[in-house]
Amino acid sequence: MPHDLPKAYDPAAIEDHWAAYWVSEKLFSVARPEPRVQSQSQVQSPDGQSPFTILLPPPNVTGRLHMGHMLNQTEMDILTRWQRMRGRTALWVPGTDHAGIATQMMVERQLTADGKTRQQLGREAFVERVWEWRRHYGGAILDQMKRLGASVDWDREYFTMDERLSVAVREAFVKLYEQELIYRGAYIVNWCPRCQTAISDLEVVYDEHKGHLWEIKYPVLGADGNDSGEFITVATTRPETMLGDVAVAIHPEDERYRHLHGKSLRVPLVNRTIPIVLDEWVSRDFGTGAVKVTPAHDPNDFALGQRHGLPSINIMDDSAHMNAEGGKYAGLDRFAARGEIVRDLEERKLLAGVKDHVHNVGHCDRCKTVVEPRLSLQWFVRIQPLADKAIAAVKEGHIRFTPEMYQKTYLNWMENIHDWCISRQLWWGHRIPAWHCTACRKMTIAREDPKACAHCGSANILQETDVLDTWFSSGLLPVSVFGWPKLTAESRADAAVSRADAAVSRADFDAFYPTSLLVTSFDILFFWVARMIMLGCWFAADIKMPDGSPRSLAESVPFREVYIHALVRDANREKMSKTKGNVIDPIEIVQQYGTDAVRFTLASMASPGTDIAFNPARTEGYRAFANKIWNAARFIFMNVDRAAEIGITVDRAALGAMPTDADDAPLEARWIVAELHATAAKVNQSLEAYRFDEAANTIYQFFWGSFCDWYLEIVKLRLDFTEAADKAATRAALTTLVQVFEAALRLLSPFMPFLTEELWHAVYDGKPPAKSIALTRFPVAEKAAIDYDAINGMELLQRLIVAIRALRKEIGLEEKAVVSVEIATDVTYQGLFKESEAIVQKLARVTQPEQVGGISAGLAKYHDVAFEVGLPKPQIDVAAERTRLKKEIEKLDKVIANSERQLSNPGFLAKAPEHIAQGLKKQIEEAKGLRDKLDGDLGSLSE
RNA sequence: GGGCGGUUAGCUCAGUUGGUUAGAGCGCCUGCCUUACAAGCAGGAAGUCCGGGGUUCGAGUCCCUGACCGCCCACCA
Repeated sequence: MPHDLPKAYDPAAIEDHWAAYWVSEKLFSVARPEPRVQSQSQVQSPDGQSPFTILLPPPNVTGRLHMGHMLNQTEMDILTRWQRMRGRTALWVPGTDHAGIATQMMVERQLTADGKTRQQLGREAFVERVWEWRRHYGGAILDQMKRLGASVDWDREYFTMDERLSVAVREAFVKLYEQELIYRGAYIVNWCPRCQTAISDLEVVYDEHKGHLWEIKYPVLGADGNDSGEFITVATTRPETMLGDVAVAIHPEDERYRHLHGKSLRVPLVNRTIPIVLDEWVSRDFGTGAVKVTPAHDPNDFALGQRHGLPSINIMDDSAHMNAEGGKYAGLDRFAARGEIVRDLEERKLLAGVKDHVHNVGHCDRCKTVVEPRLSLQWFVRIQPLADKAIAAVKEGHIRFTPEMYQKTYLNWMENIHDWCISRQLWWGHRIPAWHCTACRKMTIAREDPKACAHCGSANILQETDVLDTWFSSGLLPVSVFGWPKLTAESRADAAVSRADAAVSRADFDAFYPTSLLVTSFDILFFWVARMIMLGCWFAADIKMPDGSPRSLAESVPFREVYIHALVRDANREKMSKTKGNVIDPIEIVQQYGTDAVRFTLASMASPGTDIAFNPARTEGYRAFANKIWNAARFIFMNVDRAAEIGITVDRAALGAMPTDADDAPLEARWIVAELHATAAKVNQSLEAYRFDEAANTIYQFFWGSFCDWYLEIVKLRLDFTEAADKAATRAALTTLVQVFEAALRLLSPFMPFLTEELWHAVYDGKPPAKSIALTRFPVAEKAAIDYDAINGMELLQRLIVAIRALRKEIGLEEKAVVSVEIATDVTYQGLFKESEAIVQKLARVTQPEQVGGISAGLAKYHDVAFEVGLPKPQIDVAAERTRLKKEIEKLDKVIANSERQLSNPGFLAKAPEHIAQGLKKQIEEAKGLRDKLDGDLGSLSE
């Protein structure tokens, strides 16, 4: 029996199979477009829509999948599957990032375990060792992704160190250099003494730190060059930097120090003579109003030093130990030196005071070591011209942010941007394509490795040892994954590229650039999103449009939309972290509840702007949802099989589209079809706006609340397989049942791809019309198919049934007891209730309802604005019933009072729209009628 | 220091341009093994929409203000 499903849904039993199937069948691979013969239009989806293109934010190659990835991937997968099912060519490109520092650190740790250092190995061997690691383990995170069912094109998987992406990095660097947008110079940068590399401003995280403000007395020198006996006191949080002091700065208007203008000082401990300089940057009310100036170890001091032509004295080595400039402190770690220096100052009575001082201390984002601002020779991107374009692209609306507020965040950052330090003193990464000539000391920057200095021809050239910031290469991804710069065989970068290769890349680029959407988390908004926009707009602008026309800014952007999601936290809203031990491993939770349930949890909680407090209790609920659907399927298949036995079959050709129903179909059939259309409309609309939560909840409500709770229960009445059955009616009911279910599976499939794939194949009994539900069409509502009469009728019927059930419970009827019922209603509804007698009987456990003009005395009653029902044997708890009635009456009185107050307000009648006033009037009328009836009930109870 | 977000049921969150009695899931209470499903069914209780002021015929929704929570940017020694 193909329809013989186990009683409970076991995700583990089916998920691995489908995950592997999707990959092996290459269901989500998008063929490279045919190279253009001449200029012609872009690649189009079958129905003429543009392709949907999306890049996976590449996880670190060393990474393990965490909940943030899973949220990100779930959202992208839902959108990609949805777009694909809407008929668009949907291309989702996966890949990994070489993650310079992270990966180097990890391999270094391995070396340490073997008792080796990378220096012992040497650069070449070390890099080879990293590649080795990557070949073995680098695919782990993407394998995890496969397990989650991400519908990516695995044929296009990239790695940021791949040859073709490295070519792009090199081209970008050389081009920027040629455009004089890359320069090399000695500036203060953030230096991590542990990683022993420069890091960018963004890679520094500040922590509040309870430190001290030391006040140090610097002797003022007299005209004779000896101590005059007077001191000037400076305040500092970092006394050790005094070894590199080159001046003390005061505010020119500061009266306290006016007499010291032009004087010199002696730096204690090192006995260097330094000037007093005047600078308006100094704030008079902080500390003592006198600042020691250490240009080599503080960005502000560096700027001040530049203004005053002061020298810079670097007092530390790469690992933040004092160097020879440190005199007797040489060799000491910076914090050890601090202790020694403070002690020595104290001894010499040069410490005027120590105050507690809370300030922010920068730490390396990667290893949390305290960052050392340090003067060093680095490479920078002159960022303003790129930023200007990136600002324009967003301001002119070529890139849209969701939620919108991130546009402000983005612009604010972009408008206050600083030059980007792109050099890293690492071995793992894209090595900067610059060669230093030992003969003429000039640099050669080249696309191809040069053999000789471009300036003097000397063969004694050495390649720059620095590599590029990882984000430099990932920032280029939108252009580089689609073939840039090898787009034409003529361009300089492409000397080695065949005309054919170039044409293929060119076709790819034409088809898929700009990408449609970027889905990411706000924490890499500046690191990555902003850089992609800058680099994408800059480099794409030079690439002609398919028809040969110049590319506008609108067509240069790397993506047209950015959707930014929140962070996944634990159930207590704590940030997940290894140290807290509250990290939820997605793979573990997936094994526990099934991938679909976890995906659905994330989707249903992904409302914009709020972090997700991931609570497994909720996932448990969605596992139940999956099980519910599984069992609905079992029920349906059971009936399909039963029907087949007496020759009733459902025409497969009737499936796969949106069902519609004849006007003479039973109420529940017309209703569920109408609900399906309404649901499809809502889901499409929600996904359009990235409201995953709305979309998920809408489907949940439809599937469980409407389809299972009501429709399936009612349809049982129609599935009559006896000899006497009206076979046409049974077939019609069965057909609608299967049609709606099949369509609902398609509706759900972007959210729960595994379950729906399994059941969809079962619906077709192993002979599906496509290789996957993912390749079918997503339900689209037809307005005309939303039968509002059916929706209203069903709503009333549901109210009647719920009323009877509630009343039964209230009067303490046995759950199983079948009792008689009286219904009194307006003539408007008598027909509806008459037609629906069988439904009422089944769902409310009553005998054939008796429609009466008024409920007989002595029956237990329930009042609705549209009807009254009465049940026999009122063994009522009088006190409880009185309480309930009073409460109900009180509530109604409130409504009445509130509405009447509004109606009696002349302003309301004058200004409120007609339908609001009408509605209010109707409401009062209904509420009053109901209140009177309840009053009557209360009266008869109190007798 | 500058900017942003949040505060709605016990918990986690929805609540479209202001409009008729503020919703969902989980949890809780009560009763049911009703042959698709106990990962289920049915019924129910539960809210000063953070406080204060204002605009409006009408405010959870708009404005001002205060409190609390959280985030981002800057980094005055």
